[in-house]
Amino acid sequence: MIPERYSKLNERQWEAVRQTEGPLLILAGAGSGKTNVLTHRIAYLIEQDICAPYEILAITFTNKAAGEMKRRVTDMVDCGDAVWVATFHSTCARILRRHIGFLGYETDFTIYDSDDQRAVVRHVIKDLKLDPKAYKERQMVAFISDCKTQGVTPNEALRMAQYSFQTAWAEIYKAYEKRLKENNALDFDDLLLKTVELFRQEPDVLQYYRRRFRYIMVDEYQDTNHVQFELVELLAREHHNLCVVGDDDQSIYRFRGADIRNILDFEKSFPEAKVVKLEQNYRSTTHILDVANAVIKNNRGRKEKHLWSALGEGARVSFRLYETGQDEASDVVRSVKTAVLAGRASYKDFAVLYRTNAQSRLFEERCINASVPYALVGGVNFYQREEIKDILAYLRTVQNGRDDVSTERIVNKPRRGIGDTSIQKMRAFAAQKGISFMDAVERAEEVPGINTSTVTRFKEFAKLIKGLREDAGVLGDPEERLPFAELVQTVAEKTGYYDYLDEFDEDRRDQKIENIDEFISKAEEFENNWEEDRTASLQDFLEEVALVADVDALNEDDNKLLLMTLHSSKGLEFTTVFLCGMEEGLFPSYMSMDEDADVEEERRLCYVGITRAKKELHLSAARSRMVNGSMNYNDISRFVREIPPELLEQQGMRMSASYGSVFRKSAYTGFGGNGGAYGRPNTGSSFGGSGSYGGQRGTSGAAQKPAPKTAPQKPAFGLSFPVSPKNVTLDFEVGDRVVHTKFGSGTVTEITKKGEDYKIAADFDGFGRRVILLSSGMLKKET
DNA sequence: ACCAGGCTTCTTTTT
DNA sequence: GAAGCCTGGT
Repeated sequence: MIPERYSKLNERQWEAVRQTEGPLLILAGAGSGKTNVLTHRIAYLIEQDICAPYEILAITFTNKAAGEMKRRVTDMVDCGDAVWVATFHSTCARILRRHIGFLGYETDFTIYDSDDQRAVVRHVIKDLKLDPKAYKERQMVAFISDCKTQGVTPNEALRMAQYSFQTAWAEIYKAYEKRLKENNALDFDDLLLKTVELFRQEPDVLQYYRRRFRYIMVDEYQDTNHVQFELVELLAREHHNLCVVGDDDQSIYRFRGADIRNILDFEKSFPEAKVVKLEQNYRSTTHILDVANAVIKNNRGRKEKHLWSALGEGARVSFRLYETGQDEASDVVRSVKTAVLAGRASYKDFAVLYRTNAQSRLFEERCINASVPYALVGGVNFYQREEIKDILAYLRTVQNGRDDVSTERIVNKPRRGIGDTSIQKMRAFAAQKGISFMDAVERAEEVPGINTSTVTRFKEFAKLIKGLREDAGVLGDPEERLPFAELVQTVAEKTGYYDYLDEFDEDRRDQKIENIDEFISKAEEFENNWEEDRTASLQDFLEEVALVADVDALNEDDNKLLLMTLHSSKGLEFTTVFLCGMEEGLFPSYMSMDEDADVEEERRLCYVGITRAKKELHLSAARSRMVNGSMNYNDISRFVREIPPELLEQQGMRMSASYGSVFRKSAYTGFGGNGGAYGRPNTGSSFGGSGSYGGQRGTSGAAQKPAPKTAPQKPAFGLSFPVSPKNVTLDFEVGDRVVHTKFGSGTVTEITKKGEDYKIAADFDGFGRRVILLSSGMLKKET
């Protein structure tokens, strides 16, 4: 007996639901109802008594997706909440909380975010007496992450090292690992890696989870990395009931180690795999899909598909070119407001998507100015804000006394007269005794060369932490702990944090207090939503905080204009989408313009953005834009040019009249004439019209290749080589007459060095003072 | 121990 | 155009 609801599925969807046994790859195009298929499939497994709810594991990428799926399953079947629906990271955290003892960690391990990782790297570089200038924290963190996602251990990295700097990197990696272990901490990658390690090392544990998870489903499979593949493969090896859902065209996390081959080679990894393609799109109108297809077809190495929609042609996709980034922002906000005031739509129907978070500022400013309610999604994660991290550092120290990163963060914050020198001494003492920083603090009087008043201060601090441990139920009866909301409040009070905030100017102080208040209400919310049959512990709370991102909190009911990056928009849909900043150097990012594989990822990102739109899509670009404090003049994005002109409605060309001639000469050839804008994309600088803007790409001119990379199978070391100095030569000085491709002739008034580059200020006849980056290639000596 | 002021560097995207 | 780092002064 098949419930009625399944008859609403289309033929392919129904096939995917019914195919419960063995490996199954569902290639789900954008908007093809994959979440629907997954939830129905789970319901089907349960309703048809194929398995029990708790035998199903469904893995998603965001907590939001997990919550949504769980909700829908629960609505459909009884006991739906017994299905294990979670992200990779929280799945692993849950498993590790139970069994990590096998790997020599305590179960109250701390989860480090990228800030914490950087702090560890900073220490490690110092300990190894390496030059901090030569080893950038971010780069090292990225390197370590690359190694981990590819399963390269520190010793393997050491063995693979060919150059001395690579040896140093591997040493940093090794010391970093040691440090994390000492701190009883795991980073994001570790959550996955250690779980795989655990399964490899403890066959009984693996066996338990294999038996338990008889049916496994993985959403967004195109964004899984190698370790995630291993994890899933380990779990599914025995029963083979593995269903993965994904769209290779929407793989946008390569930079974070996602390996698109996981999905492309699924049939090789699981030879008996069945494949179902979902190609009917239920989201967008035909015009929007046509544009999406026109862009994505420029990528090579993708699975061919024919996305179609029965929703009619709909409105045409528009493209507008603005003079400046400000113009773009004001006009977008203005048109949203106009539509809302005219009663044609409400704010929540609109989303503004952009490539980089920095772009949000302009839109925020305009929204505030025009009193348009907006919600900024993502950006600086709430839990990464300074005051929140401080309070968290207290809580983490309370929970896990071995977490030195957290302890050192707060030992003198608010200031309690413990300076760097004392901290150094304490650290040395801890290292010598082989104990944690917190344990060392408790034995402050033993530290050599420390004065008595400092000892007292350390002791005071130790007492403070001890008191908080009791409040938190870490010491004493866990059932007696304060509610989390009160606990957070207590931390802020007892530590003197509120008083410390008074030192800030009023605006900032109020902002910080507001954030702490929000933290308190989040804590309360967590407590109220706790559903397990045991009481939540501080550890549970800290874990939630570590693994929950901002996007997850997105509330669809708020009637607000949404601002977010393209990455954050994945999985969402909006009636009207503004895709802004369609400029070479910005989108695709100049960081991604050197290699085909990188450009293809940007193109997929563009595809994701386009396919978010249900009814209307507006693309836009600005001719000039402030980036890093200086003006950039960017060409129109190649992605716009890949769209056949007849699919695009060009509106307005606002404020561009005076530059008409410049357009026709270069950037603008993509429209109208369209002389060979497609064909092979990504062939370096040959792209784009007449080429008079040839070398222009915001920062670097030519010859800026990283050290040799070996594609496609990149070893970890290939991923993050330092970039060689930019090839720019200064060939004029103050007072020289110069010609700018756009502003014409002028006189140089000032030259300032900017990293490897130079900022040239010049007075242009008719345009006045402008500052141009030498590397833009737009400035030449007048002949 | 702490702060102010100047310098540099940076910026892609995030679970 | 911000945030982090260093330096030198109190």
